[in-house]
Amino acid sequence: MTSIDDVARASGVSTATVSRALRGLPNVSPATRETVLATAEELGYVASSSASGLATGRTLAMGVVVPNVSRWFYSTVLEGIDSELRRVGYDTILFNLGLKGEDRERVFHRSILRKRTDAVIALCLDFTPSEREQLASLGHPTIVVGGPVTGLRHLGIDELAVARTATEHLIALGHRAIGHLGGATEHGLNKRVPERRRRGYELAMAAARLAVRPEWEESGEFTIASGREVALRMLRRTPRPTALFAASDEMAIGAILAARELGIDVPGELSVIGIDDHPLAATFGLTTIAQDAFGQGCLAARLMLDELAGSPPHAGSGRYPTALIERSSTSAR
Amino acid sequence: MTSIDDVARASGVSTATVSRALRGLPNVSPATRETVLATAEELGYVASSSASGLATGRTLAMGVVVPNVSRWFYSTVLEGIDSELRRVGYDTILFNLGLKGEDRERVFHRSILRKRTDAVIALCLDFTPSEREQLASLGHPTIVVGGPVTGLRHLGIDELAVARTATEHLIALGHRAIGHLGGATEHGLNKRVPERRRRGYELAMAAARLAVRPEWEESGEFTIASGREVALRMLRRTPRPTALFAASDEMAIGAILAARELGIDVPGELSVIGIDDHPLAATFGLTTIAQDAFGQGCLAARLMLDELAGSPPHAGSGRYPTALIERSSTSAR
DNA sequence: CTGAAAGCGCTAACAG
DNA sequence: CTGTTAGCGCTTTCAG
Repeated sequence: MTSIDDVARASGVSTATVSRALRGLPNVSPATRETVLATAEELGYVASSSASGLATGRTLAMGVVVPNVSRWFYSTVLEGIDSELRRVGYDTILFNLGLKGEDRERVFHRSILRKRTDAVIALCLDFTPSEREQLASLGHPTIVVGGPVTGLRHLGIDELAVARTATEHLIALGHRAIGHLGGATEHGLNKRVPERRRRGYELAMAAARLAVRPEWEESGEFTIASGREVALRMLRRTPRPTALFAASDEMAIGAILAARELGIDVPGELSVIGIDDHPLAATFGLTTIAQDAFGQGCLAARLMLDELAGSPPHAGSGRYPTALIERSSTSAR
Repeated sequence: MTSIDDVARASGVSTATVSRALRGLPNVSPATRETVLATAEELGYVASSSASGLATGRTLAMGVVVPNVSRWFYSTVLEGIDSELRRVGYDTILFNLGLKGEDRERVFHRSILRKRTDAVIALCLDFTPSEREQLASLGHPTIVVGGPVTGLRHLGIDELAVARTATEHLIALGHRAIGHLGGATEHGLNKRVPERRRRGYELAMAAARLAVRPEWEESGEFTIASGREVALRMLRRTPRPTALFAASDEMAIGAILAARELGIDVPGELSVIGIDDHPLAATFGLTTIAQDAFGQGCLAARLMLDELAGSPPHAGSGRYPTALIERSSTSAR
């Protein structure tokens, strides 16, 4: 492998100059810089990240902790993060905890702390106190994207408000019998997200003096399959709600599928609203509250990068905007 | 940050001994090892990956190049890779090219070559000659998971055989009017996968002396939305096929949705078969040829790891097994 | 504007 | 079994 010395020798300057020239630092004459750049290119030289990492104390890598990478939200945030990092030459180191969470200890105790990353972004996880502490004591910038986590800075949408807006939309359409398809607590994910969405629903219902019927509240996983299953159960009961607020688009799509199977017309007999604006939402004509997962990833990365660059840490938690998108799954009662 | 010297000093031995003890190397007395382990733990010591990387020439990180992380196949293979790597303390460095491919140059020219990884796994990509060359000249183990790529070792299912099996299954059920929902060439993905699946279909049809009607062959993206759209178009034509082989489960699910919308009974009036065994396949009762993406990821990682450990490179390309799973979307004609 | 030299923290012979 | 001693390849003062 060609090293900085090779480049120095080949271009007739010192390694210090090569280093400066290649990194675009000042105090290098244009001529010299050009020569160095050219020979580096010619020799196919690439700096060793280990060596420069050792010398600078910077790894130029960001750790991203995810519960999994197969759900829309996580994969999309991850793509946002990576695109932002890539742009400035930072690498993304993935720490996939796995839904089962078996790898958690390994991740928290060894790898992240392996001083491999300059900062860490965690997606919507539910940390144990010890994990939280480990993260906090890492000594480098950290942020959680998604649900709020006690003791850690976070960035995300206003879960409560979003759920409320969704429910209020149904109410405004004249619905009074409104059910909720909520998220159950899944291991390793953030409990607070489904909780707050449910709470937002309840608040909106209470504010409109509408009864929340226990048999119209169901919990499942944030997936199409689970949404369908749970909706099937709820929609078979009599009386059934005329509208459904699902805690995620995937669940909402599941509900639409369930309704179709039961011969219930959407939105004629049942209005459905979700949260996310999942790529499939349009296909199903789903009305939803859109959240920009990719953008949230970009922003989180940006924040970490700025902080690493010396900006004072943005205190407190960031709120990311959302938008109601009306499609054909909701209609006036 | 506490360094190896701190641990050495605190436990009253040399740094060399600490290094040996911590890495589980021989030639350390049990007593010494225990002391060192204890003080390291107490001090919260974690070796600097930059330093050890520089000293050993090993980064303990694997590069994974993906076109995106939102499609089932990629995210699942990625999870497989990460789980295998995590187990042995290797890190996953993600290189997301982005569907648009704008980041490609950056990735290929800078980051991967940034000597940050010990090996590279690329998922089903379509490389330019120059990229292929860069990969090959990296000097470290490389493998492609998914479609075959000229000049690079690869691991994946037998695309041709799978497509053939799927088509033959429909033929065996008595279908003669069989359409194909194929994948179009999407930028940055591997062209050869949809091509081979189509070819397998054509071969199976030819072998059964069945006509392949151009109006029963459509191409789209490997997504539910696209599958639905394309199927809608095909199924509206008269005469329409009695069975459909879709190049992926997502397309197949799209076709099922399209059929439902058109009031065409599946499998009564239309049989549908896909490839993948996507998590949603069961929900839609989709008959499919299952491929184990997670397992392919694990295997690819294992191969790279073995090679890094000194095993002679497994020559040639690996074939991963598949299995026909019959559900309720196909029936005899 | 450029070069010399001292590390960054760890590993790997080589002695002992 | 353990310690000493060179580096690994780069960055960064500090001189010049």
